[in-house]
Amino acid sequence: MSTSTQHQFRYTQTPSKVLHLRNLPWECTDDELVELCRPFGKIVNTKCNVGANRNQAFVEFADLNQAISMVSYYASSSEPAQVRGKTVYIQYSNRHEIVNNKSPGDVPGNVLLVTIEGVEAGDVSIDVIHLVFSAFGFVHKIATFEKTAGFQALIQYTDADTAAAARNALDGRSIPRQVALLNFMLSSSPHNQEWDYTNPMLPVNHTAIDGALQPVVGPDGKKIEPESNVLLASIENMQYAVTVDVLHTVFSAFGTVQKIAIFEKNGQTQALIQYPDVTTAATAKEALEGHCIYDGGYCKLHLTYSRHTDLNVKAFSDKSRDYTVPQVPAVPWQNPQAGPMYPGTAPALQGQVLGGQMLSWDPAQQTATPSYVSAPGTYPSHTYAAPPTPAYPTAAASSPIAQSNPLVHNASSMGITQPGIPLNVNLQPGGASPSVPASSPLMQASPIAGASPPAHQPYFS
DNA sequence: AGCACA
Repeated sequence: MSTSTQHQFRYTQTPSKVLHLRNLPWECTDDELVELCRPFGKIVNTKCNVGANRNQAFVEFADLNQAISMVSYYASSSEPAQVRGKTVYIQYSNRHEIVNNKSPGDVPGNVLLVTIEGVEAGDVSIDVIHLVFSAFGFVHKIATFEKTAGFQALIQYTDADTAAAARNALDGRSIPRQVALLNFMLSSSPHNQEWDYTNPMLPVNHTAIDGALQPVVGPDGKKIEPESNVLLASIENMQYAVTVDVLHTVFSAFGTVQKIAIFEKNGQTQALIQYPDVTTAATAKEALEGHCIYDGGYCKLHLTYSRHTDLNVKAFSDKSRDYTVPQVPAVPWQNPQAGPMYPGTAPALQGQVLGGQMLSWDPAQQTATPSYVSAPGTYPSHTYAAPPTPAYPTAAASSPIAQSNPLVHNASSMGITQPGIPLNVNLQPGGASPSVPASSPLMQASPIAGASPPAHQPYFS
């Protein structure tokens, strides 16, 4: 009847800790928001300069009652809420939390917006992005999308420093479009056949392996050196960062990786990769020998058998990883004996998919199929989210946290990049930059929502 | 003057 829609609208607002403020002065600051709202309660988050005119804002109180008190106060006050003399209209937001870069666990500038030129959606898989960007630190989430600007991705790190390091190293550079090993493993890895890595009866030979390899095994199959379950990898032309996680990703395609150690010898980076058995090691060795992790001849692997059979390494450092450390006995499906990396038909776990997922990506053959073979339906098609982990310091190198915190093992056992990876700016070759394949997509990385972080946030105490 | 990332 005479009831206006506006009237109804106003009274159908359900209370929320988050308040929506409008008619703010142009580019209102956080301080002004806080000055206005603070008398009513503790402010845990703000988002200002919202809307086309940048004159709206959100304020989130710690407690619902605090938000209610503010709305109630100005609903009955003769003096309207004001900022710089302008009347500010306050309502409950229709959301219950502010999702911006300041929410707990996030910091300004920890998310990069990456524009990858010269590709279409699907040409670059999330796995490749994950692999490349994990070299700089723990990647929490990835989202890809196609906009007018082209193929873009959001990559969320733990902190702004990590994001900045990745940006500095990668901005304007080419993503290693063809991660050679991923291509190769797609065609040769037993993953394609849903292999059971706990099965000791793995075949050693791969007919798919062609002459590109530099076999250490003669055509008659005669061994030239004693076999071992531990491989020694020498990495030539390491223009891109090779971290424990990168190695783990690559070598896990052939079986459970038990331990990894990275070290320097004669100025060259080497790594030891331990498998549970000789057969798996032989499979990986044959498949990977002479191949490059990145296209363009970067990070070429040369593999021999190590004299070691059981590495003694720190369970969690920037140069080593022990994936066999018994942990999380509470997780029933996780049987360390059976290979914690591959729980098989275990419940849907995002991390589990990583090993198999990347194998479905084949840029060389332009199949660009984003399907994730190993665990259909368990992986959002265009997002990546790291498993829950506690907040980590960026330098967890010598931290014993891996042994004590079951969550850490969850992450490692699922093959997801682990936190605590040191920043590595070596991704950018110094001096003469290597020529990049013409088809390689260029990346433009920029910080998201953190370009101009608030100078001070004392009110978020 | 009326609800947000790409």
